[in-house]
Amino acid sequence: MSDESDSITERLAEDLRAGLFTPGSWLKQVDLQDRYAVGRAPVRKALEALAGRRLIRYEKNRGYSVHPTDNDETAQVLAIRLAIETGFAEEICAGARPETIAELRELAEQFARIVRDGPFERLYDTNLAFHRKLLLCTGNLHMVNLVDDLRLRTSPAPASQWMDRARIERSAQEHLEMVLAVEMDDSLRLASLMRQHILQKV
Amino acid sequence: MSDESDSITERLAEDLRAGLFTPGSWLKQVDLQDRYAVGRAPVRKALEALAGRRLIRYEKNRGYSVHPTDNDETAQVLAIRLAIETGFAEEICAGARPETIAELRELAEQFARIVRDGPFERLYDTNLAFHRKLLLCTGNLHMVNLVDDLRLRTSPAPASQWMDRARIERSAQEHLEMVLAVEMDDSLRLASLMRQHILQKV
DNA sequence: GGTAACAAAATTGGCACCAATAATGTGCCA
DNA sequence: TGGCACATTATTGGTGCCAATTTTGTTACC
Repeated sequence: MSDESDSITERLAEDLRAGLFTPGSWLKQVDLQDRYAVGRAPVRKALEALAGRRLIRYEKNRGYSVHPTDNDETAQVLAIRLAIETGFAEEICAGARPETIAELRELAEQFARIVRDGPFERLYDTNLAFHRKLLLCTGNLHMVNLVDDLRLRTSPAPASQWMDRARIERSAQEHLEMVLAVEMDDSLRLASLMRQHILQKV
Repeated sequence: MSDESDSITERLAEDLRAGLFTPGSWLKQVDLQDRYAVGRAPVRKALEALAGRRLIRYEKNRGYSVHPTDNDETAQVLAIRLAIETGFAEEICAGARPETIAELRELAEQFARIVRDGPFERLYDTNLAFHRKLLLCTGNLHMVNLVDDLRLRTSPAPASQWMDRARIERSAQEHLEMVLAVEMDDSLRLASLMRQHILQKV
């Protein structure tokens, strides 16, 4: 039997992101071992790993809990993302090769297509893929992984963000403009676009 | 008996920072349970937490290992720190109250004193305290904690950084200049100082 | 001597149980 | 009824043991 704790960690993180757990509630180990059909040891390992990544909270002798939807906290994490992503705008432009730009444009257009005719459950994934590839232009994989974690900390309830159709369409438009900025090597414009793109979700 | 796994995590992290483990080596659970005089479960918990924070590496069925001294990796993590810290320069200046500036100056002077007449083992701590307080002016505790972790990822061998006396003295000087920049609300100068302060350690 | 196959040891992963702590319920009394 | 002490339950923390996997050592063979 292969190591199951890692897959459990991923599944739990994904369920956290999807907002399947009510904010502030306790992640009881027996519930999780029941839900994912594993033993308690893998559950504990997954919880500790996610706590280390600050995706969940931990209190001694009380357990692990889902972050409550704290506007102040999400604003702070968003500020971190803002500093990192805009701070790397220059490196993105410097490291973007033509074929990467083409792939970015394809992802941006794919996102726009999904905004038009669905399937809407793919919106989050393609959006994530676009931003990952954009940041990957820097070649800094550690930064990309870190931003991924920060994103998981800011969007515990994606529904509220993606509900508004006008915002989604504006996001799609901004994606395309970002590609243009990268193509023209205009890092200041890219940073500006990223800024408003990140902050619009508050 | 109170929960010992947390203290173990801290102790292990501190020993990691101090460079007590040779880079690339395996952190065998029996060795650690022997070293810290605890059971294997707390050790496992600490390892998993540190792996979640990316302070150590994990491989399935092989265990946890110390990061090898990879110049490329440390450069990437340093780039992240640079983006974050300089990105918050404005908020630092905006959020610094007079008494906080006084405390910052005191810490900077304390650092300079230690540079002159020791005890040199306190250099790292006071340097850390200065930078923590500086970043804390933003009120963004999540950012401060994150930068702390990033710092742990960049300086696995502090000796090599602090050996050079000329550099240490320049650091002390830069600390004082940073306080001045904050006092004058000159966020651009502060960002510039932070930039060279961080990059000088490469 | 070098290499491959095999055996032995070392190491991690997981499970079942018990201890310690926190949460909950219950009865008593004013 | 409301609150407090106490017992009960629920939940987490830790230990010992065993299984699975990897690593190391050994022997046979060329």
